[in-house]
Amino acid sequence: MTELAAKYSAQSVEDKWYAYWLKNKFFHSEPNEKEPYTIVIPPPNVTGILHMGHVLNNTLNDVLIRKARMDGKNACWVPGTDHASIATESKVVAKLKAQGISKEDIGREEFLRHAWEWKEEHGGIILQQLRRLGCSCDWDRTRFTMEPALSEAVINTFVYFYRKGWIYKGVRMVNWDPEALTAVSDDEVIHRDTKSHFYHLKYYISDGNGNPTDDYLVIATTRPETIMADAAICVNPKDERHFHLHGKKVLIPLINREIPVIEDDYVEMDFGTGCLKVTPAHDVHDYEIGLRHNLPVLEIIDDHGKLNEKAQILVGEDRFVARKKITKMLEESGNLLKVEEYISPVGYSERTDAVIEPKLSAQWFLKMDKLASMALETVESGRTKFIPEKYVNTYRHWMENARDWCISRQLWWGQRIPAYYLPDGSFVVAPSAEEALKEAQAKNPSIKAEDLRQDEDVLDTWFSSWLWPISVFDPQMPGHPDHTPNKDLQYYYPTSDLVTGPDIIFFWVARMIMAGEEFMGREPFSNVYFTGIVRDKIGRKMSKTLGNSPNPLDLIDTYGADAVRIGMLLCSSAGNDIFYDEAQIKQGAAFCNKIWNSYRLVKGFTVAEDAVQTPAAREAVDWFTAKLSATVALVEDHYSKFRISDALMTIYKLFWDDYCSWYLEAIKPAFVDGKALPMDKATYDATLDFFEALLKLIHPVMPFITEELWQDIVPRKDGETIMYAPSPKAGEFSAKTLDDFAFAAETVNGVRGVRNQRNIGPKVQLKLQVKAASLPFCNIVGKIANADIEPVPEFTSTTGVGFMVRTTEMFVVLDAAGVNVEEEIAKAEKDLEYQKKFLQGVRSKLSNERFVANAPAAVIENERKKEADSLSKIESLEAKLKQLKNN
RNA sequence: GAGGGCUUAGCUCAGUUGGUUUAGAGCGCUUGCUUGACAGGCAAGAGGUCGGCAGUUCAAAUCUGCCAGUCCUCACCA
Repeated sequence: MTELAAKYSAQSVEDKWYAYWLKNKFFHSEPNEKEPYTIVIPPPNVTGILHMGHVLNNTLNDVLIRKARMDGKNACWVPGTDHASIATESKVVAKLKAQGISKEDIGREEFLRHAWEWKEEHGGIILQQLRRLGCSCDWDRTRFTMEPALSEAVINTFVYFYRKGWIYKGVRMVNWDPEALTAVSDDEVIHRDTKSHFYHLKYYISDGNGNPTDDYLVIATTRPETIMADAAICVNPKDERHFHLHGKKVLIPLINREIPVIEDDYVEMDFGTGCLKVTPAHDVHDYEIGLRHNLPVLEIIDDHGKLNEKAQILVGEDRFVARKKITKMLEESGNLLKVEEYISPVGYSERTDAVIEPKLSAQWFLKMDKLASMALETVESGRTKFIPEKYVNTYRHWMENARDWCISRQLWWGQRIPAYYLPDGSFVVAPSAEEALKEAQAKNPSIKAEDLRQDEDVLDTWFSSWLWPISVFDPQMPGHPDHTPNKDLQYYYPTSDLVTGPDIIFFWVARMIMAGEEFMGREPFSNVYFTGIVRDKIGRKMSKTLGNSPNPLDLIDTYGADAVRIGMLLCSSAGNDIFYDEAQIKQGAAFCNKIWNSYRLVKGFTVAEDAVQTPAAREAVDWFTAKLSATVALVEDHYSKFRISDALMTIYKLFWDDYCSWYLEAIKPAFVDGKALPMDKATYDATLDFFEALLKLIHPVMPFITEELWQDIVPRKDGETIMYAPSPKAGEFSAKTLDDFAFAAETVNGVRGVRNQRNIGPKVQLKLQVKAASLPFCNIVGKIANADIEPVPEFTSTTGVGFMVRTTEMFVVLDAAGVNVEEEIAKAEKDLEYQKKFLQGVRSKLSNERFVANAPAAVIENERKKEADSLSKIESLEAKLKQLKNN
């Protein structure tokens, strides 16, 4: 780099260094004698594309991994993707549909061939995009949840839990998505208040022979199309209004089927009419009532949400069409008493937005009780820490109320359940068809391979991703707790930190903890850092439909990856939602430019062997040495507590304010005859050392620009990188040095204030009298404030502007013309008034006996110092006023 | 309905077991600077009775209770 442009342009720099890092395999990790630092990526959907949430999450991951690397640890970040069965399958189905193909037509094998094709074509784009962001993943370790080895792990896990007796097949009410034709978990159902109607229907009481009497009861329902499936009418046993109904039978309207009136506490007396129609096949609660009362279950809605022949009427109609039609029929038959407008919560499928149909279905379940209590202990004991801690509450609530996990999905894209049915309807569970056959033959020796039929369903995607921290290292481990972990697993497990969103605490985090405890006997990670959700400026979730989500790659093109990274992180504290604003990225870009230009300045310095270090430069080097140490210590503290944005802001200010605005200004050589004087070598070397330390500090967040400049400070050999440069360490430093400098800086600010107030340009040299024996860092003050510093016992001039730094009086000497006495008096009076009030406050505290008796000595001491300082200020203000008024 | 979180400057947030906090930062805003690295810059400045009320304490942004607003999770009332 010979010429440096006045503006930093990221494009030319980023691709170059990423290629260099890859070429040198800097991201790759193998077990060695060093301490491991491990992160497994939250695997994005294989068909996903990068959005702002990924940017936030992966930048955080990369910051942690790069920091660990520079701290001397063996850092390993394992990347990969998730097969995401529902999301991927629905994309493939949509693609085939566009070609006029339905998945049922082509069958399982053919469909899967299309799906794999799609995966090869579109899959893993997101991993390429992560490279643009600068993520230092160990790409040689890239995994996919449905690659053969990991699928095998999933199957083994299933067999393991089945043999343990924790997996069972059960008929359960599931949330059926009639569009995706699959059961979805409770967690994938979104309840939304929806406008509907409350239909009040008359059910005539039967005379006992299936004929209606004149007497009737009224039920209120939102789903009149399900009356044909009614199994009973239920009333509260305490409800006096319905005592006369006990033991009676009523007739279902239109079809006149007789059903009993039963009594159950479940029915609220003051809701609706107090009479509930019980439809066990199509409502969760009704199903449970049905179980209690041994009611028959009659399913009248098919998988597509259409009425079947058991409904007797409206057969083949869609449930919503049927609702309209039956309303009319009920009206005509005189059974419809009234219709009310009604808003009720309705469940929608997260994927297809179809209204969920409660449906009885044979599903596979994994018992949660033991796993959940184990996983709760992991977090409550602190073996895994949550950041922020508040999510422990959420976690506990879930773990204590965990229901058995429905692990089967009616999909094809995923690991197929290894259950094989015999012709007699019984089944065996085995890791392969061959073993299944053996087991089946043990039951019945005449069974042949072609007699066995494998379960059609696949496993929930989370049933593979919960193994992720184990299976990425050793896929043989899950399902085989007796297996000796391979070298990788032994070395990298448990992983160090996990960065993810709080929305998947239960889906993923909790289940990984369960699997970790079950198969490894310990937690899968030490810390879980929860990010917030990235929202737009006005707080809306980012979504495709709203179009409020910027494309991260466009942002990277415009501002550079470093700018995007630091822009996202500066405003994101753990667990809080991020309100994204492009202004933050611009701030990041401005910071890149600032770093770039500070380097241009430093690079432009010339050095002369015989040049002598100026006193200001000497002071500046001493001060910045201390400042750097103090800041490194602070940054380390922030990192250790996962206060990432605080750590970054601290470095940001160190670079911009302390290094650029103070340090560089203090050492900048003077100009003589339009040329900068050369600098002494000691200052120059120190300046470069500081710059390098700053680059290293900020490198984890801004990897590209720091590599670019680090490579230029001195010529580096091929294979050298800032990535492995050791993090700056905090040395000893004197707090007094820092405090003295702060005092000096306040002095400079005071002079600047006078300049501003009086409109005196920075090039006008001023004279500053200081009522003290000496002024710390007076050469820096003199240089930056452009003033002659004169320590004096008493001010010698009567014209000028005074100010105070803490308790020291200072005076900028001006000629009379530059001074507005009235203004000075007004200002002094205002200060005086404030000080007197302040003193009063302090004194009332000190005169409070109970305060003096109870407060710790240090606090009292501090109050006394405040009192003394205030008194001294009042004294000098009064003197000043007197003098001003006398003139 | 049950549980939990949040509420501090115009915006986004710190404030680390109550006491150097006379409440801070970044951005934004106002004013002045074409200062030999940077106008993506430099300097100065304005902005808050810490959501409200009550309590505990010598001392409350910080602890407790109630209220209001807001968000999330779980369950969903036929």
